[in-house]
Amino acid sequence: MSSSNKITIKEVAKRAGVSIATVSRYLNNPTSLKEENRRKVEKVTREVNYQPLLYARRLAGGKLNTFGVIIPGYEDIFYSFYALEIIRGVGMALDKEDLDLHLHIFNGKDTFKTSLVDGAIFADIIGNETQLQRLLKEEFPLVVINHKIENPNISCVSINNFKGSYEATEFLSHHGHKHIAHLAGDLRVQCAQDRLEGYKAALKKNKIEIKDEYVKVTNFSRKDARDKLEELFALKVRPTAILCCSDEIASEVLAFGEEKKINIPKDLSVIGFDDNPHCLYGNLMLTTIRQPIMKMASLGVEILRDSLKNKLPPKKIVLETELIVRDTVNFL
Amino acid sequence: MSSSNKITIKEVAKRAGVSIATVSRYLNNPTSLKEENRRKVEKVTREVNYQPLLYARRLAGGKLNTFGVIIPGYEDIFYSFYALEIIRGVGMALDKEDLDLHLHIFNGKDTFKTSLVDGAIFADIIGNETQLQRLLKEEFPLVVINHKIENPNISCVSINNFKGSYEATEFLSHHGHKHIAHLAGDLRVQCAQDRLEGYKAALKKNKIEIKDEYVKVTNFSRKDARDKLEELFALKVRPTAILCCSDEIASEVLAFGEEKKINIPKDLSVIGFDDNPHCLYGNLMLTTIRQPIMKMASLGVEILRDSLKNKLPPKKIVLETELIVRDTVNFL
DNA sequence: CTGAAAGCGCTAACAG
DNA sequence: CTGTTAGCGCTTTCAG
Repeated sequence: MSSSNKITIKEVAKRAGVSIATVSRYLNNPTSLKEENRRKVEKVTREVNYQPLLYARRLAGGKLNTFGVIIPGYEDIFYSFYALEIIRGVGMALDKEDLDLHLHIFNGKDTFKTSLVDGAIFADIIGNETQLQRLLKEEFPLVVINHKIENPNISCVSINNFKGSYEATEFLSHHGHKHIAHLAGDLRVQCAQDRLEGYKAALKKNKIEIKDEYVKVTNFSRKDARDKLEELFALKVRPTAILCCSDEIASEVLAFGEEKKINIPKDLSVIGFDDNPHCLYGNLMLTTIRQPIMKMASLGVEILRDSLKNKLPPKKIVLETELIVRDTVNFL
Repeated sequence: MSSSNKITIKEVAKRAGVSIATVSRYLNNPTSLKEENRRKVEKVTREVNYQPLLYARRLAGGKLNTFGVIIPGYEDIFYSFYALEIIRGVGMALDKEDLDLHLHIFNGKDTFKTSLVDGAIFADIIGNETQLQRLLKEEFPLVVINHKIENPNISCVSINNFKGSYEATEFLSHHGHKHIAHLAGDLRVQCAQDRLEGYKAALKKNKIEIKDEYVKVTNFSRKDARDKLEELFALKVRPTAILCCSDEIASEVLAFGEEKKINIPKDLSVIGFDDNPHCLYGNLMLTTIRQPIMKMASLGVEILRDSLKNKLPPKKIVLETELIVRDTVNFL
């Protein structure tokens, strides 16, 4: 055994001259002890740096105080900025609640071990519906983030991608643009779908024809975006504005512009999605749709925590985006 | 309790008509059972989808089969590409070994709970020396990655940043460059230090004077790099080549070049570090120093796993980088 | 307010 | 090869 010389509750009890039950009470509800005993136990626990064995605790009926986070393994779709932001967001929120984080990278197999955690947070659910259904059937406490779920039994917190995209498209329209293209993300992901829908709705509302050739679906990768850009600019009527599914994609458009001598924003307006600081560089500050990833993460943690505390009805939260106007959109 | 209707080993034993010990054996060493019993137990476990309670297992003397991963919370230093690469790398390696991942984001507090895991993987140790020392004192199994540790008792796997940087600098020198600048990373991080040392050593070796004004220390952020670039190009004798501490920083140099009409690679050669696919875009393919992050991660997992299996002497592994020659370096 | 004792689900001798 | 039994460290009745 590795740390065999671990201090146990028994040892603490002995040294403090009380029973293990008293030490246990000290751990869980200190005020229930007599002042004197509390001091004695406190002294010993500090002296020996006593740390209760968490799984022994759980086994005895307590909580594990650990949440599981399930993130998709897809590299492009769940690109690094976004994925780490989620992980960091959830991690920080958990830290604040003094909860631990069990990370599960989903790779197509239904192997999430519920027995290790009190509840699960699904970061998106792309390709992971089966596992979600399993936990649901087991009535395992969970919350889904970044994906709005119809099922009324599931708590979820998501982003209003539709509206964010809608507003940005309308913003372009109000700047006089009629030829607005959209570099969409992988449509298996709900956010990509919703952004596409928002884009279309805004065009419709503003009496702009929706042209299929202006809608290019990417897998969220730069490489793919580049190919689609070539297609877009091989068209007879080239777009004067592009709404992108991510800031990374938007950055690729900026690079494309440099290369092809397309002046941005004079000849081409560009809007991104995310407000990814890593994409904020160079001479052009990207106009973009900011989404509150951190907020989404912390709300996910809160909902799960609350639903664990008392049986609550599922909650559905939709967070709004914010259009951050910078340099890459011009009046036509 | 959430999933109160959990099937236990007792229930399985009853249904299979064997003792719980037999079920336990089935779980841990199936071949030790009589064919007939094995089938019976297998049938039942499948039927009821039995999942042993992992912490009960551990409590009874088994392993938790969980590794802890401690990553720094610093946003700039531990930037998203790098951090997620580590997380994904360790995650995939653990998955292969059927081990679980407990993620701890280090935020300055010594709060890592050893009782939840069999061993710990430190992803770098910036600012986290105290916690490392504590686990060490407790003789807790651990391995450090991305940081070479002198202490002979600690296993570590790191990158040969010195040599990578050295080779790249020499590569620039061999291309006729004499005015080679270095945009270094935060020097509290060992890799940044080593890269700086490698750079200096290569200059020395090639009889190029080391000028302090050519060495600019950044915090790994684009913003900081931009400021330092301004300083660099305000110098009387401007550099003809820049070695960067990351691809992101190198991307900023590329953007800076575009903006200031500095032709890359004609007027300025640039080398990055990482081989970050997210930085590979635009008309210029970045020449860079590739580091085997995934390999480092999986080796970390292997070492820890092996040292847990049998008490082994600490291992020190240093992985080599590879110079990836693309478009951003020219002969002078 | 406290201690004794039962038991959480599992593993690991030990005896057969 | 299998069953019995004694814990692992902790929480939680239940008496006192």
